[in-house]
Amino acid sequence: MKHSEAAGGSVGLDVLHVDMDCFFAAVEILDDPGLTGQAVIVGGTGRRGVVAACSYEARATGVRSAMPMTEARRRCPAAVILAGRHDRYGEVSVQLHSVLHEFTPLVEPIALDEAFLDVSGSHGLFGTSVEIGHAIRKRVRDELRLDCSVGIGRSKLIAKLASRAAKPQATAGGPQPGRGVVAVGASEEIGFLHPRPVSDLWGVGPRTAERLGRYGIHTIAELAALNEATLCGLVGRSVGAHLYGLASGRDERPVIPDRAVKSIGHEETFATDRHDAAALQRELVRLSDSVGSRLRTAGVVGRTVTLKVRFGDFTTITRSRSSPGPLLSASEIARVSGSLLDAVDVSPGVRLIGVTVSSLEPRASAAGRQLELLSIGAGATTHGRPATDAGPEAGAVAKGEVDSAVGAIRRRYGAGAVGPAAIVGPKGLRVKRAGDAQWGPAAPDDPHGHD
DNA sequence: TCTGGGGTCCTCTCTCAA
DNA sequence: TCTGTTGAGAGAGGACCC
Repeated sequence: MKHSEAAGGSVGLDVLHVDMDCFFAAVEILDDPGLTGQAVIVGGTGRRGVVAACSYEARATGVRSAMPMTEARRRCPAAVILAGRHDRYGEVSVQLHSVLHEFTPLVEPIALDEAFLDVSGSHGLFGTSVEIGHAIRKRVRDELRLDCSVGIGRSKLIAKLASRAAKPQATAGGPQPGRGVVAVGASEEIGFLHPRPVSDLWGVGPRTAERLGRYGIHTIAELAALNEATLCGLVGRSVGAHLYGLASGRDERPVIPDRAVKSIGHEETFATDRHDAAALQRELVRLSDSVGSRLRTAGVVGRTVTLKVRFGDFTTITRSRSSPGPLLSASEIARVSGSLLDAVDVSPGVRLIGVTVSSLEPRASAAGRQLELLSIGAGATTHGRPATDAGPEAGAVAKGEVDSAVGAIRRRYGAGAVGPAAIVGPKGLRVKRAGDAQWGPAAPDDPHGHD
């Protein structure tokens, strides 16, 4: 199929999707040029790890993202397998997004390596959308020394699929370069969209694809041929209406630059199943400590704590509790999640445990409200602070202040400098940091690992 | 001895109050 | 007073995205 680059100048063709090629693997190769041309796999190195990203050389052997690492090792025994460095990818991601922001303020980050751009206001300065796409690729290559692909369309769906079409291909004969920039004009959309599998549509995962397949629907054209009511009957009203619009080329979702975060959580899979409730409680303290720290950094507090437990047989349960007021400290999050865990029978063996806080609001307004409550309820404050006998809310605020102090010490002396006594191990504090064990527990000899 | 982590959104069920 | 209806909100689970 041929899609005209000139289409990038047509009216309304203003959504760009920028996607780095093999991002994590490419950063590893950038930092260690000796890996160039080799099959590189980044992911969880332990028995329960998965593939996060891989080079095109590894893809040629059938390795894919999200594949269990054991399977990836089987398919590509010669691969160089790396645990990944979340902090480093974050640094490069900041550079990438700063380049993108030079072309438009309307940048919607999707992941570390991916973003949508609305360039409707940028043509005067930078030219057509296709010219902007090429300019972004050049800037990224010059400044980051990495490659990206750019898709252009009237909507996010088309731009996303176009960037995929622009990517290099992994073939048995080695990586084949992609087109780099692909634009799909309005008149080409249906021809571009309809031959593709339904799983290319945003919102069709393995389950929905399998369900549609049972009714003989495999391509977007077959989906578009249904009437909307029939589709809603198959997959539900909301999803059905959404998919029907997408299959007909309708996708009104705008590019949203500042999306508010709605929940913050951490979960971790253990290298071996845990049966000991006390040990799981200690893990909860560690995860809660990390969640509390991230909430503070984000300047928000939450009201709802959700505990997630996955058992050895992969069955997963969640238990949540909402408190009437904001949870201001990590110890409160640990207390609530711990009480939720008390009601769960962990004897079958727990594979994964997680803590998430939701119903978020800005910290300043929540703390302000809490102090107002205190001054009404307890009648006394000292220099705007609660008096020491002001009741349980005062305790919550005091714990919030302890968390602030902990945050300041960690910024100065490192994450392991201070923390709850419950998470002290033989090697010091076992502080959970964002990105730790991101793709599963590390192998026992991995320096990033812990257990 | 297959199956991560961090999220968002949707649906269903239950409870409670009007 | 009792029963049925309705809507909101919370909780739980599932599907999906990267």
